[in-house]
Amino acid sequence: MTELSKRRTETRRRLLDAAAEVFAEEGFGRSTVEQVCARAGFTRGAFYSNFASLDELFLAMWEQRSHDLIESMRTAFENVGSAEVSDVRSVVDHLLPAIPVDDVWFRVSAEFTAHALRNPALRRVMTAREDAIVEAAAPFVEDLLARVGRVVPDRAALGQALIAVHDGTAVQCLMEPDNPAVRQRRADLATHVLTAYSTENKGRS
Amino acid sequence: MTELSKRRTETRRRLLDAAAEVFAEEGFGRSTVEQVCARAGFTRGAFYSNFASLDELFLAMWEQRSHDLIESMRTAFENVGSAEVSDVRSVVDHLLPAIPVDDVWFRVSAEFTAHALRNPALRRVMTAREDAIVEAAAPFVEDLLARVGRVVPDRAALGQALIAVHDGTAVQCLMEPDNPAVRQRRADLATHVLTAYSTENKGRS
DNA sequence: TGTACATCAGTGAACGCGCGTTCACTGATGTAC
DNA sequence: TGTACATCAGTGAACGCGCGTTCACTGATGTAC
Repeated sequence: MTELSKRRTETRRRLLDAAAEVFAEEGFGRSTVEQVCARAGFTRGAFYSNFASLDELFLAMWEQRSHDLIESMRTAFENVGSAEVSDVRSVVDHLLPAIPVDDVWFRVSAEFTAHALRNPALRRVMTAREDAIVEAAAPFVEDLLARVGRVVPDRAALGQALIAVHDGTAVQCLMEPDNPAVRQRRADLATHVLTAYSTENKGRS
Repeated sequence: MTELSKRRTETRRRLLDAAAEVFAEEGFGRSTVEQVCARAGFTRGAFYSNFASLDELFLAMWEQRSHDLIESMRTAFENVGSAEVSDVRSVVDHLLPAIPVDDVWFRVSAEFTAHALRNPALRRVMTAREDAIVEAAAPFVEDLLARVGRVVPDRAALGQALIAVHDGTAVQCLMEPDNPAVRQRRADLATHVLTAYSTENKGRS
């Protein structure tokens, strides 16, 4: 990993940001090098001086956003760490708002998912990120559950279940943004899952 | 809805089938009219004689496949209707195999989802289809649950939860097709959700 | 600090390809008697 | 059933645009003394 100059780093950042916007608006497949460069305020030459292809830019952008998202989630979780919780439902009510359901990001990641399903190397990148999310979130989830007297016997199983529930319900929320029942059911489902994947700790009520 | 000639219907069908293949391989955005026509064995003129744009073809193809999928699911459910079930777990074991987790279709629908998130009209099409799936599947699910002495108090809530779980876990299964634990956890989660969204019917054990 | 030079990073013009879109055409299908 | 004509459905050539990709260039940044 060679050191990049400040100028170059900044150029890459602007291209990555422009890519996220353009991909969200047009879709990755319909986006062109020209559009991304125009949005970032560069000529096409700048792009080829920094990336070999749109595919490479897409991956770099996705990895950076994923990383940022995990970090912002972690700090949001740290902030609810001291909250008072009385039952599993209140645990969910504290955790859920820390997980952003973002329209732009969701479009980008839905397409990245489809893209990854066509590319084994990207599949590994995606599953690795899923593991990273579980590792980052698990301590907070388990801590809050412990404070309502529950323990998680199988972290991996709960992690996979929560990610599935998040992914599945996030689409629903974005498809019907004005339907409060959909959001409500998202929280209900999360509560049921947290309950089902933890057991009462008889030792310390 | 004007009557189409046999020849025309057949041409449309071949174009729709070719589109599904090409979109799955290349991604919708990177697919061209030329590729779809070549795959179907037509010249580009044939395409414009049948569709106004790739977008229109995408929607037509998605609707046809969705419809076929719901029908095949319905008949698969009818075939398990007479099966013996002892508990919720066995209900899941009978129902899950009737729901195909298909690589090609999933790529297409992931992209359609991303596409729909950019287009309000398509969002309505997607939610309508979700409702149709719930309406088609609910009677079978509720019947099987009834036979293990359980009733579903809120059909809509269970439907939304099951679809979220299906969508969320299907990606996971396709991302790691060789990991049996992932498939196993999909069934576990479905079992937990069916249990949580139904209650014991004390009247008839 | 200032100057001279080297390297780096992005510019913008140029080239060519692939594709979208149109349309006059021809062969296939349908209809009337 | 056969013939003559009308309509339909797909062909394939043509046009032009937009974009990917390259590359000689210039202005910006870094370095040595």
